[in-house]
Amino acid sequence: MKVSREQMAENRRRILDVASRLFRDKGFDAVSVAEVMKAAGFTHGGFYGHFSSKDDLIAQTLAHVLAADSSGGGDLRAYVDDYLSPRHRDNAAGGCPTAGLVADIRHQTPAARSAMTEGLRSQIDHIGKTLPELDPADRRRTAIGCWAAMVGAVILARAIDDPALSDEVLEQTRAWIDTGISQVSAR
Amino acid sequence: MKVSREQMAENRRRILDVASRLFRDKGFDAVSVAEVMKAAGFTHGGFYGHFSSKDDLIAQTLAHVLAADSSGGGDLRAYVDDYLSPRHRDNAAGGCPTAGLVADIRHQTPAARSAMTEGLRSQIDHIGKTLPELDPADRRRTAIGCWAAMVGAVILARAIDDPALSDEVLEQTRAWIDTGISQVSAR
DNA sequence: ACATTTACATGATGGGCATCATATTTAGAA
DNA sequence: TTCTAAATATGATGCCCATCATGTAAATGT
Repeated sequence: MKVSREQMAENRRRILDVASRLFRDKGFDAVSVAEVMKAAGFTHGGFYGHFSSKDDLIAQTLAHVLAADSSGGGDLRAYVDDYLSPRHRDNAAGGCPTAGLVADIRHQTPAARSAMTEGLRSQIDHIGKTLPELDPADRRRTAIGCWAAMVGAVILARAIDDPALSDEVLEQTRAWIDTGISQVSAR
Repeated sequence: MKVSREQMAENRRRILDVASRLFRDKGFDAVSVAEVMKAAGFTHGGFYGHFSSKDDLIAQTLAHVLAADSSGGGDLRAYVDDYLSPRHRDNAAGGCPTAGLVADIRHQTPAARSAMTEGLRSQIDHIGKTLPELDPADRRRTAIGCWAAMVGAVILARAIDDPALSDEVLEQTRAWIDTGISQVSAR
């Protein structure tokens, strides 16, 4: 049954939303096209009316979710605290798409890599803007170093099956970033 | 044809070596059992004589490769430089198994998670030992923060399809770690 | 109101892959 | 040397999945 233009647009949005959650939760490979469609409330048949392939879905989902990822207000410390919280670690499906999906990007199509690259570029720029008190070189270094440590810590914490060590990775990374920022700022 | 005990042990080692390279290069899902066996010089049939399942292979490969990963001498700065080099970024198959495989561990069996956890625990301890001049709290924080930033930076750099930005992530993370270590040491 | 287009459903199709069954050959024990 | 058990090879089996073919009904334009 055909649906209205706006219905179709909304359906497409729902598919992308659902796909982004499933992909973050289970990884690209472990999620089937049929599973995405079912979770969005459809059967698998309509899929190729919206996307030309699963790879296309992956690329478009990345563009969709990375565009939506606003990454907090202007307070870097609050953002870091939230990012390195057990709550974020335990909420991959609803958490940062970079932390959940970057590592898999290496094995994806050029379109997917390109979407992720642009997402990372703007994320780094965004973090840089939250450090107006630093001179440009310090700002850039801090933004990139911070971001690498944040993403790395969440990925490590999610891999570790010992809760104490996992918590410690988050906590110590937070402390490490904190001293890094403070000391540069105080110079 | 049956082979000698030692032959079999060597064959098993070769399978694990080859599997570790393939997994690091292409990810667990993208590598088939038959592909591993073929790369090791066998057909797929003998596989279940060595391992009870593909999941078992994954767990044993992790234990194997993480035990072998010695991670350099006592000079942390040299290790960081090497780790954050374009050469290491471009050599996933022969590079650090953590950088190549941690993110996927989340979706693997408990045995695999456990092997990775022990690998990470000893890696963090090892890095800590390269910082004897620091007091224990600083040492722990530095080891974990450093390691998170190193792993995160390599994962990010491998995902980014713009060579300039990818190089910059490595370079700036190296600088960020360097200032972090220097400033703590100089206190 | 009617014709046409189209969004989604149902139901193939074909390929890849993990795993199993069986055969073969040879190491190791007796 | 002979017998047995084990290591690997060859060849199924069955499942899951991406993609395609076709049907159906409703929306849009005339």
